[in-house]
Amino acid sequence: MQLELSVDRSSPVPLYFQLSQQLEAAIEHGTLTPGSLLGNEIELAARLGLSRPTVRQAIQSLVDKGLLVRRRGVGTQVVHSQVKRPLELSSLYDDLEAAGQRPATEVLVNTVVPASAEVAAALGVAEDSEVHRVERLRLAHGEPMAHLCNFLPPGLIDLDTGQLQATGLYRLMRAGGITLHSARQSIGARAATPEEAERLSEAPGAPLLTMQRVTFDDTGRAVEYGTHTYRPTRYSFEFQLLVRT
Amino acid sequence: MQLELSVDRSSPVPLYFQLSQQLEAAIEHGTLTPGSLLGNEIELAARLGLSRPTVRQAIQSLVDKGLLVRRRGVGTQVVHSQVKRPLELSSLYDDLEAAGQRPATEVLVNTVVPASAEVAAALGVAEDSEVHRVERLRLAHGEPMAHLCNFLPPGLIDLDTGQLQATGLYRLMRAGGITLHSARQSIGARAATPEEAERLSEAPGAPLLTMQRVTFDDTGRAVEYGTHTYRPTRYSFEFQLLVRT
DNA sequence: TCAATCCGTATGTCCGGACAATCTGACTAC
DNA sequence: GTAGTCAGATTGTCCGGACATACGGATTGA
Repeated sequence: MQLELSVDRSSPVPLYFQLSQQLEAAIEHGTLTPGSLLGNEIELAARLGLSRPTVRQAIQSLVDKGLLVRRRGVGTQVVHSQVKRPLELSSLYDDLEAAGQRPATEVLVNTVVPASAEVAAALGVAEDSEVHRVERLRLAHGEPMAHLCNFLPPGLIDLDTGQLQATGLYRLMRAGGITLHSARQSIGARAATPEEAERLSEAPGAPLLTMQRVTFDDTGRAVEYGTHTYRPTRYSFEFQLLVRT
Repeated sequence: MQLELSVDRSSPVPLYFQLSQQLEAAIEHGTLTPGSLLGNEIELAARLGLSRPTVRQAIQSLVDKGLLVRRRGVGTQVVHSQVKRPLELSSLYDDLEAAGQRPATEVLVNTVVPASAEVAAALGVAEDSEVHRVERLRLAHGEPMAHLCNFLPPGLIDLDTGQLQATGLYRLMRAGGITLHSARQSIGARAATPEEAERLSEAPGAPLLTMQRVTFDDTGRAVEYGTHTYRPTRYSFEFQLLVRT
């Protein structure tokens, strides 16, 4: 069976991208079965009327995503796996929404405060300079799921409480023209203090999952620092890692 | 100031790789300061006697690593950041060793057992078929730090208890010719059961950090399934994420 | 029968060029 | 003075080709 592939040269979408998307869809859809060979690049290029570098670029992007494996002298084949999606810099809100959990947000605090030493260090601003402080309770199905405390440098975006309740922080930042690039995360656990327990409807001393994160944009600026606590009975971090080669 | 770059055409090391390594070293070393422009690709190629695609390939690999940012019409610049290294598929043993913690391992169990439904599903083998089971206690500075329970499909590598005590499982697998490729992880927290507490010198009910992981090799085969528990006072997961674009 | 060698095949690396898209900054027109 | 326009610079995309390198199987030799 031959895979149906075609490219539209009149489209502004790059040819290699058109191809990689079609291949990815075919893999996702099961048309390209795990372990099957993709056919050699030269012939594939000829069939599509493309050059080999263009085809290689398309294939390479899928190799980077972990969907394909190249073997010199053998060919390119579809990875076997239950592999889904590699770890992205995800937002809790999007994660919940994707899981069909109907997330809701209760904004507890939305104000401007002087930066503590810890916050100043994380965001790379002067101590006691003004930063935004946002504290939110994230609910799913009406049940509290996480307590989110975030700090943002001033002048980045305007934090409207209404918008914060309707969507996630990352989405607001992206909409504000910020290109998220990387983040430094730390995930741990500890026992809930009485206040934390109260907020999350847990018993004092119950285990909590904690996450701290500093997010950087594409210029390397810190754009957000957050301290989150999650109810481990309701949430865990799930992700797919790829080996850097 | 001009950056000193050169390539050795007689070396078997690919030219683009030589270049990317030199650039990475310059960034690491601070010779290329954050925010500085890299100079345009054409001129850089001419200076090195390389073609533009080769230079682009070198630059692209650093962009993928998050060290550089390209801007059309502007140029390529070094990212500002406190960015260190993106998340790798790391082994606890290597992590501890890199942190100077002198890890030690106590092998509690090293045997072959029939696969439970959970293990069979994770490894993609038949239920009740034989799998290796390894249970270890990981110590740092003589203090218990984590309890590691792993399952491996049969015939992959031979698990020598002595070797398991001297090094980490991932290192053994790599040494056994297995190319680790990706892993699916889940990180959560829960209260310690009396047995877990005993093993890790914690109080019953104390919070524990838990991690489950299925690791795949480059053909998509599952090569390891593990259930780990960590003492959150001694260990947390730290990593750097890059946004997939 | 088994091992070493050869060869076809496919990817890996590299070249030189062409044109398009986009950003910045300066110039111009209102 | 402000906004729109234009030009230069730089990366993005794409082409067609060349040779190197590694894998696997078939052939050959012991």
